[in-house]
Amino acid sequence: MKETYNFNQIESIVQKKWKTNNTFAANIDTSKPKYYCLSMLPYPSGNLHMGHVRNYSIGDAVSRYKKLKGFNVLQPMGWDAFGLPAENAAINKKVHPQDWTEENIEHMKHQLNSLGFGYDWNKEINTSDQSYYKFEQELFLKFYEKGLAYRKKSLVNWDPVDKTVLANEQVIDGKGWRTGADVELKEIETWFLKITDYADELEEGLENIDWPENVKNMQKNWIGKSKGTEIEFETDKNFTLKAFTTRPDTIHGVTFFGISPNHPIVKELMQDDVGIEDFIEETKQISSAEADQAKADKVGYKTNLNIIHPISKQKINVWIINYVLMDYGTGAIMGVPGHDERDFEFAKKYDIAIKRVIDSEAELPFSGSGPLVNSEDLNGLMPDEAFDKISNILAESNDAKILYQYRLRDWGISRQRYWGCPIPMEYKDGEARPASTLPVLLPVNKDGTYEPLHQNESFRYPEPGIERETDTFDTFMESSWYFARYMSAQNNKKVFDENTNYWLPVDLYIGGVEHAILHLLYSRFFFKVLRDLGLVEGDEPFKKLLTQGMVLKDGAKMSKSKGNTVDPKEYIENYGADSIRTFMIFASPPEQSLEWSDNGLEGCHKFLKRLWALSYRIKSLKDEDFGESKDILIDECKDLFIKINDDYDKRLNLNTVVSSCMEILNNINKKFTAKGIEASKEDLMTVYDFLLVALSPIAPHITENLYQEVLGKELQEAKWPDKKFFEKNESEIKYLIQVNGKVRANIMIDSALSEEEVKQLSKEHENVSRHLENKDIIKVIFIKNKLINFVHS
RNA sequence: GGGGAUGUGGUGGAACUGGCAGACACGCUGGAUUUAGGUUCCAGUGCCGUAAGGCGUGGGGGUUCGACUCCCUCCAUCCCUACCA
Repeated sequence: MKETYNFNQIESIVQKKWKTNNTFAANIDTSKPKYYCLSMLPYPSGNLHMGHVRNYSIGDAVSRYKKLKGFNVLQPMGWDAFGLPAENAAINKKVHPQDWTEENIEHMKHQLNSLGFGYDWNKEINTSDQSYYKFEQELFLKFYEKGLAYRKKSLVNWDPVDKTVLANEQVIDGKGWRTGADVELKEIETWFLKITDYADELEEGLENIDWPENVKNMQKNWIGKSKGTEIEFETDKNFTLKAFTTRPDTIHGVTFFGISPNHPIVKELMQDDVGIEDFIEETKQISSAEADQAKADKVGYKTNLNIIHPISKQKINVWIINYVLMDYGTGAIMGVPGHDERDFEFAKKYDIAIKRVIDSEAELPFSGSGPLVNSEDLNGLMPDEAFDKISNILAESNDAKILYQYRLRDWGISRQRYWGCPIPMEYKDGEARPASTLPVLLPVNKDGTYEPLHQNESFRYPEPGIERETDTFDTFMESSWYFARYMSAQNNKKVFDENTNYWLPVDLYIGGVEHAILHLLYSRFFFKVLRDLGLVEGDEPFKKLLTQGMVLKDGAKMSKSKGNTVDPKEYIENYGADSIRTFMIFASPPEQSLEWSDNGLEGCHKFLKRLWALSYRIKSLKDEDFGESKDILIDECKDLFIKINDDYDKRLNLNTVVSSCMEILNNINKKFTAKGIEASKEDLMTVYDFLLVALSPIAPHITENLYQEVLGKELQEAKWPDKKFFEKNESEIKYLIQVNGKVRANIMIDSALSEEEVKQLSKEHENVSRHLENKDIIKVIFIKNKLINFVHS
C-alpha cells in the first residue's frame, strides 16, 4: 500500500476489475427482492455536463446501497439519440447525424465509465438505432389499430425561406433562427395520440405513486380537469350556441356572451357584417406579433347577434372576443363580469353592465363563494347547491348537461425533420394506412449524405400510387417507453420479454424537474396503453420519483451563453471520480439546487485524502498498539450509524450521509493520541469497516481499494450491517434539563430511575439549581428519556 | 393572474415526528512544520459583552412549558404555467 492517495491509479484498477468481473450485470434472481433504479438517459450532445454527473452520482449511490442491502439491482443506461442538435451539427460540420451521434456516444460512455457508475452495459440502448425504433413503429401501429392515433390539421411554424417547419425553440421573436425571416403559421396534417382518452386515469393515478407533491400538482394542473355545465343558448337567428361554464350558478349575472374569433359561426356572421373581418385581422396581428407576450389586451367586437337568456328571456349581445379560446370548451363563454376577472376587465372596457349575484363583502369581481342574490329562485343558495339546481332546471328547458372539461390536449407527435423515427404510415389515394413493410428505415445515401424525407423522392414514393409519410416522431416518443425496453434490449424478436415484467416497475426514477410534465406524463400514458395492449403489467411505470435540483454556478444555471459552465473532465483528471461524486452528493440535498464550488470540491478531496492517511496508519498498526477501552468509540459513533442508515433508507438525504462519514473519520482520528490509541482493536476495526461500507456507494473506488488493502476483504461481498448494529445501548439516557424552556444542563441518567428520582437529580445540578434559586416552581414538564423543563414564575 | 419552492453565520448547508440552533464542510484568523509558497497538523471562528449573561433562523403577530419547525399576515428571491370560462 502506498502512503499517498493516488486516485488515478486506484480508479482505473478498480474500474477494470468491475469490467472483467461483469460486476453490474443484472439477471433475474427470484431469491432476492428486485430493485430497478433508473436515471434519465442523456441526449448524446458530446460531453457530459455537471447536471448529468449529479443525476448519475445520486442514482449510482442508491443502486450500490440497495445492493449492499441485499437487493437484486438493475441500473441501466442508454442514449436518447434522436433530435435536432444532431441535424444542426450535421449541417455545420458536414457529417451525417448518425456518425456525429455515434461518436458522441462513444465519448460520453467513456466519461460515464471514468466516473465509475455501475451500469449494466449489456442492456444499453440507443434510441436512434433501428433495433430500437423498429419496435417503436410496431407499438405506434398498435396504438393506431386501437384508435389511439389519428390525423388532424394543426398549425406549425413555417420558415418561408428555408421552406421548413420550425420547432418552437427555433422561433426567436417571431423570426426563423437561421434565416431571420418572419415565421408564418401554416396549417398541415399531423399525427396525434389520444392521450385525452386517459385523462381521468392519469389524474387519479397520481394518488398511488410516491412522487414529490409539486410534480403531482403540476401534472394535475396540466390535465386541468374541471366540472362544469354546458349550456345551449338560443339566439335570435335560427341556430343555437353552446357555452361551457364552471359557474352555472352565476347565470343571472350574465350580461354579455363571448365567442372565439375562430368560432365556426364567425364566418357566417361575416357575411352581413363587414366590420368583423377587419377585427379578426387585427386580433391575428396581436396574437402573432406578441405571441410570447403574456398579456394581450382584451379586445372584442360587438356583433348584431343576440342570445336569449334562458331564464329572463332577455336579449344579450354576442361579442367576438380575443380571450375566448376555440380549443377549450365550446369556444364560447357566458360573460359574468361580476364574478370573473377577465369578464370584469372586458365589461369595464366596453361599458357593459356588471351585476352582482353572489353576496360578499369583497368588491367585484368576486370569484369566491357566498349566498346568491339577484338570482330569483336561486337566492340564498350557496354556489354548489345552486350549481345542481340550475343545471337541472336548464337541462329541462334548454339542452344543458353537467360534464368535465380538460385542459389536456391530444399529443401532437409529427415532426417535419430527418433525424427521428419515421412514422410508419403510407397513403394510397389520400387514405392513410400502415406501411406495407416494416421497419421503415431512415434512408442514408451511399455517399453518406442525407436529405429531408419529403425531399427524398425514392423514399417518398416507394412505388406508383403510394406516398409515404415523411414526418418523424416527436423525440418524446422514444423516451416514453425506453425504461421498459432496457431489460430485453438484446432481444431482437420481442419488444418486451419475461425480463420486462420481472424488473418493472421502476422503483426509483431520478431526473430533472424540467421533465415534470411532458416526459413523465407521456411515459405514464404510454405505459397504460401498453398495459391495455397486454404488453406490460401494472398501472404506473415509476413508483418513486426523485427530482434532483440544478447545478448552479455563481447562483445561475450553467449555460454556454452565460459562459459559466464547468467541464467535468478536468476535475475528474485533477481530483478523481470519487472526489467529484462525493462533492456532488455532499454539497446539498438531492432535490435542491447545488452551487458549484472549486473549494467545496477540494474539501471533499481532502476528506478522501484523510481517509487514505488513516487507512495507511491502521494498516501499519500491530495488535499491541491498540488500547483497552471497549465500546467507547462505538458508542460515540452510534448516533451517526443510525443517521446514515435512516438517511439512505427513508429520506434519501445523501448529503448528510457524507457529513456523518466525515464525523466518523474525525472520531476515529481523535483516538490516535500522543499516549497511544484510545480504542480496542475490535472497536476501531468495526467502526472503520462500517465507514468504508457506508461511504462506498458514494466513493466506490477508494473504499473498494481500502477494503481489500486494509481489511483483506472484497467490498462486493460486503453486506449492510443488520438491525442490531443500529440499536442503541439504553442503560443510560441523556436528559436535557431546561428552566423556563432554556437548556441549562444535560446529564446522563440511569434509565432504571423513577421519574421522581430523575427530577430530584436534575434539580440538584449546579447550573440548574442556580437558576431555580428563590423561585417558585409552577410546573414541571417531564418527557421520559428526553427532557425535564422546570417552569417558574 | 394561477401553482409551487425557498429564505438559518462571511459561504454551501445541518437540526428526521415541536425539545441543546449553526452539525459537517468552505472561507477567514492565529500557531506548528517548511528557506519560501503549497501540502499537512493544532487552536479559534453567529452577534453583543471582560464576564455572568443576553440577543439571534426574512419582518410582524399568535398557539405552546418550549417554535427554524405549527397557525395568521406581510416581504424577498427563484422555478413552472398562463386569458382553460
